[in-house]
Amino acid sequence: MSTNAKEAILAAARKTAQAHGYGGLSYRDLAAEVGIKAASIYHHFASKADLGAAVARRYWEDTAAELDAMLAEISDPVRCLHRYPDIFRRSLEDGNRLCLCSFMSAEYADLPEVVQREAQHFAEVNIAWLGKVLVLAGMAEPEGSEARARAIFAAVSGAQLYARSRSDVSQFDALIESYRTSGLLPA
Amino acid sequence: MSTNAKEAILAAARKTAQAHGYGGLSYRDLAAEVGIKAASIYHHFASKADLGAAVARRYWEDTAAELDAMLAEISDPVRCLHRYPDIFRRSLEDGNRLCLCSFMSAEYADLPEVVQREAQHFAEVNIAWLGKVLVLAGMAEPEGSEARARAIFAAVSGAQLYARSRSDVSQFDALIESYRTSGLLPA
DNA sequence: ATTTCCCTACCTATCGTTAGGCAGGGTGAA
DNA sequence: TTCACCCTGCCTAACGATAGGTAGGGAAAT
Repeated sequence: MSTNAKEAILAAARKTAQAHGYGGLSYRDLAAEVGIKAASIYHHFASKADLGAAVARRYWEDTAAELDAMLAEISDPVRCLHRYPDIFRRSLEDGNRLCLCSFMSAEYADLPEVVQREAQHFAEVNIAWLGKVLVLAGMAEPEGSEARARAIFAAVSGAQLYARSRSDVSQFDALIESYRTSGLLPA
Repeated sequence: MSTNAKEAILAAARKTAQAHGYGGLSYRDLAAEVGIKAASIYHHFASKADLGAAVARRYWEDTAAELDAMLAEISDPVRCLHRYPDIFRRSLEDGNRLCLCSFMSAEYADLPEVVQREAQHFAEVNIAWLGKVLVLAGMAEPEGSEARARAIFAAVSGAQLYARSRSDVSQFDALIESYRTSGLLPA
């Protein structure tokens, strides 16, 4: 655990934050999970704000890489759009967890600025990717693609939030299906 | 403040919870806002869980009354649907606050059961009303109206969450407009 | 006389954070 | 080769602040 302690902290903090938010992050619990003492975390992160920002940054970095990999693997943009909600679905399957960005959007008023910025960047990454893929799929003109991408991102976030409050992944699936029926997402 | 202390606590707690969540509710802060001492709150609410549940219950009761009043006043169901997002918009205008139910959905894992139930009921009230109005507007068959209502509720919640993370009500307006363009909401 | 409403004073638990130290490895000078 | 020095990574112990909650009493209203 020595050289990987920092990574272990980041991973544990991400999982906790997706279930209990930034406010739910506790140095003592986090340290216990990693196998060190609370004070030792300060060797890797200068403050809770720094830790939170690092977790959020890593979160959107990983998501950006995942989205790019998906587009590279599945060349068909329509199929990419079809698979997009799976990213949110996976969080629900993994212990009924929420998107970190959604949780931090709720906690927004109590977040240090550095954390706010990184959380916002997750949304920007998603919207930029969706906008690009929408144009590739011929489903939007370049001018209107970002607005449409934002709508999809917000709606999928809302679906995840609702499904979490029911502890029921099938509610998420049903909502995504409704989005397709109504025309927000490609059928 | 004597006879109205309970109501004053409920009102203050609601405002705080919409900005900082159930976890952000503090007996000391709440009492200071109302003009009494923290321990005195226990005369009105047996525990924080009880207070949270009472706040959430009052929240959906008020919303249910507001929705019914809207439908009674504006007989046209299509215009009702058009005005529905305004309820969420108003929270954002009032100090960038979130729907209590959305905040509690994020906090779901850390909520006492009584609070969970009341928070869920808010969604049920909204979905039932939307389903009814969708049928009245001829926009859905009775069988599929609830699924469509849920989709609208989740999407509008997501739009509010996104707009909050940007502290920008116009982002909410733009998202609602996108929902109309894409067909999720009536144009 | 009893209930209502609020008080002071205090409890225990947990929070992020700090001070200071200890063991081990790497490095440069003698 | 050996010794002094510093960095890394972690530790123990404690800090002040804040959390929800409790015990018991005072004063006013019924």
